[in-house]
Amino acid sequence: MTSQKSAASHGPGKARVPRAVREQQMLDASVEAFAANGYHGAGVEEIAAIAGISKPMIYLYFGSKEELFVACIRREAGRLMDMIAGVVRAEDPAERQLWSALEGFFTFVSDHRGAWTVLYRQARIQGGQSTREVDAMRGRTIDLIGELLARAASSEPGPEAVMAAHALVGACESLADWMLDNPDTDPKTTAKQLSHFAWPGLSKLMEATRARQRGEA
Amino acid sequence: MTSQKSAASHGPGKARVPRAVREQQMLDASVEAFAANGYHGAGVEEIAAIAGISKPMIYLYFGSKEELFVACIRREAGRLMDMIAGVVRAEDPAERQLWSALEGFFTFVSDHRGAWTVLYRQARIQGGQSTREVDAMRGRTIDLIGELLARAASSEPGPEAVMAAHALVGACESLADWMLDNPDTDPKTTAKQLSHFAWPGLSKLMEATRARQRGEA
Amino acid sequence: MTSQKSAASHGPGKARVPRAVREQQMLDASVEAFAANGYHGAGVEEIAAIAGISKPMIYLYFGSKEELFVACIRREAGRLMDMIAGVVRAEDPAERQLWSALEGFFTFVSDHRGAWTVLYRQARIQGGQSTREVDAMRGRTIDLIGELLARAASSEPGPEAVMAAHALVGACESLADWMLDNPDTDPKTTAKQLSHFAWPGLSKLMEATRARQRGEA
Amino acid sequence: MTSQKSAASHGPGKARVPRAVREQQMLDASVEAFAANGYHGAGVEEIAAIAGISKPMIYLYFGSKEELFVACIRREAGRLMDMIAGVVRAEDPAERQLWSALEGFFTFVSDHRGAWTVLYRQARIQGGQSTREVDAMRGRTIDLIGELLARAASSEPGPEAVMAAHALVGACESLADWMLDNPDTDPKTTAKQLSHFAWPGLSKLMEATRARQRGEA
DNA sequence: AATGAATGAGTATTCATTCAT
DNA sequence: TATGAATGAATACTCATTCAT
Repeated sequence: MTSQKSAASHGPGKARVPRAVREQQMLDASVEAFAANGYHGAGVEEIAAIAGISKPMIYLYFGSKEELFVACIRREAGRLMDMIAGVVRAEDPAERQLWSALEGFFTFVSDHRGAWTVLYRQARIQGGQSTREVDAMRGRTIDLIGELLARAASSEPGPEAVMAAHALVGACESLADWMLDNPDTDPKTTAKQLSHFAWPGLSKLMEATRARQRGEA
Repeated sequence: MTSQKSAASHGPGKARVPRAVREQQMLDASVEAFAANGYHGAGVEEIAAIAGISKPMIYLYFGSKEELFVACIRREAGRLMDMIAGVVRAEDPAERQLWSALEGFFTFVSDHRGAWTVLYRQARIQGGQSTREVDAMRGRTIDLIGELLARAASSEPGPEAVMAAHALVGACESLADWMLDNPDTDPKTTAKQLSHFAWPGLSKLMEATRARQRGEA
Repeated sequence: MTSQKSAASHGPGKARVPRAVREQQMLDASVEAFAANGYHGAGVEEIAAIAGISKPMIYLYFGSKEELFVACIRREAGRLMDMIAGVVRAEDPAERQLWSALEGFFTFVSDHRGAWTVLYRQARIQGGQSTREVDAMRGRTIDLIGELLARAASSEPGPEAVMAAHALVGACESLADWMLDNPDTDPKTTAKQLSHFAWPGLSKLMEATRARQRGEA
Repeated sequence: MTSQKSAASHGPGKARVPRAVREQQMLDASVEAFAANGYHGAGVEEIAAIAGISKPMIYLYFGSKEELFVACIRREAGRLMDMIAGVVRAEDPAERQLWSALEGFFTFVSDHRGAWTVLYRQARIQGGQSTREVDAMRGRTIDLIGELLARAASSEPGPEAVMAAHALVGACESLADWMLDNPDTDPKTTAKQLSHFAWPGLSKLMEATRARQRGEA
């Protein structure tokens, strides 16, 4: 019932924080609550309490629970993308870029212990805008990886690359869960191990593709 | 008249169906509703309507909505296990068994268009008994695959095998989603493609494990 | 908090009343509450309390507050129509029918002290289905009166008749309010007085219409 | 610099408009919003937005939503009264004054397309001060008309005159609605038609009253 | 075995209203 | 004078769950 986060400089009264800041506080609280209890399990009131404000503000700022959820997804998805973009070097060879991306992904998951994974799992089922948004992002990621694979093999993206991309992304997601259950796992190690596991198959796949394309030409 | 089987002799009650049958009808209805609308989205009333019965029966048979959900998960999980068990031959070499299992899995998902995948995604987030149950099953599957991998490599299961198993299962799940979005995909083909992709890496991994174990011995 | 109307034959527990009966109880309670506090002023919870039941039943039976309101309007409008229909004799001359209708109207308002007048005023502003419904009924009434006027004057309905009908209906509504403020007023007397007031003008109007129509012919 | 009128010398505040003007702006906005959406349908925020100011100003100037509503009613009622007063000539015979008043009323309604009618209907149900105020005004109007009727008949106001006044006012209100639905209707014509319709009955009524009073004397 | 009737306990959402600046 | 930030209090609506028959 009492606010939990009111700045320490004054009583528990209203805090008068500028809009942009409050927005982030609310998103922080939302991610926490959604991650802990799920979309349905987390009540708007609860979220407000965590943020140290009152319910109406949430509606004032975000309009509805679902829009709030979508805003969470967007922010976290953006952060993930930023993290990856910050690690991948365009001048690296495609293969190298791929492993960098993996590393970025696992690092992100590791740093944001659970929040994103859970939000992500939630969002993929929820239906509505959040699902569309997350599915779109996942789709783009898969396409991107498919292209990297193709480039790594100096070939055009074919059905094998698409399938491999799906498989690789699924493997990442599963290992992310695993990392969360084994907190002392190192993201970089995980990325390297996955690459050891995936690379031989990928390169063989690519080789075949290349051969086939040569044959067709 | 006093016979136990006189079924038409009383009140306005409906069909007087034996317990086992009713139970299956209810589970069918539940799977349909949960798959379509999610755990929260599917109402008990709706499920009862689909099953052609009244709400109290559901509580009489299953006690609560969550127990009903768990029962769904159990039945479908059992069916998946049966499907796989029916395909894997114990006398086959471990490697072969692995691909057979994949084939069984994809065939199941393909035959039960979405229902299980969705239930499964639902259950993994839901929290409570359903989550425990599904996670347990998933864990056992991963262990099993780890063992198969190890046996295929004539080695003891090590950390690489565990990680590989996680990756492989994740890849399967992701490809299952993909299959559902591309309904004309053949399960057997998908299984074979995944094996082409995964095998080189696995065999290399196993080789390394073997080498290391030889060294340790 | 405790039910007010539970039958006296047993405790305050659930009453197990058949659907049709409950429906009427709910409508009774609604009319009472809406009449006393207006559409917005009356809460669904309050209505439920008056009816001696719980909120969800109202939604189970009527779907929404507005539909409940519409159902009230419909029932009361129907009753008014029945009352009038029960008083007007088709074999009477048109003029006589008109005064009978007035009498029926005032009697209804007097018997249903306020409820209908208030509901009616509410409904005409509320917007949405209730407004449409009441406006439609009012429109039909005005048309009907226009026809009676015309028939009483052995003429075709012309613009004067339409206007006169509107004026007459407005006069009725206003006098209904007045009756409600002066409870010892006799409905029949009011009807007769109104007829005394309105008839001379009407007959003159009709005469003119007749003359004009003769001229046109 | 210390002058009271330096209006451009401070902070980010907006327009610095004198009180009287602001008040009218707010009332304009309120009438618009209340007429369009009803008392409950119109939000204070919305009104502030239409007026181009912020919510707290409204509270600063009017204290509460209801007081704002009452202020609207008062202003519009005053305008109506002014309109009528501007048309009625005290030196005219009572009968003539009556028709002038009608003309003034219909002209007002026609010029203020709907706003007042709607406000008026709203106010009569709302309950509270606004209802009291509008009812009082309506009562005064009816009394006035009753007196005019009596004077026109050279008699003391009796119960028939009261009733006739109520009927006449109701007829006016109803025709006002009708005019609003038929925007090309001429107010003066409407007034004249109503007078044609009402006068014969009124004069007869008055005659009877006169006769009775003579008899009593 | 089966159900129509009923509800307790929530949940998202809105709105008039007020501080602090 | 004027407002951005904030909230208390209410309200419509839903859903899993249980009696009474």
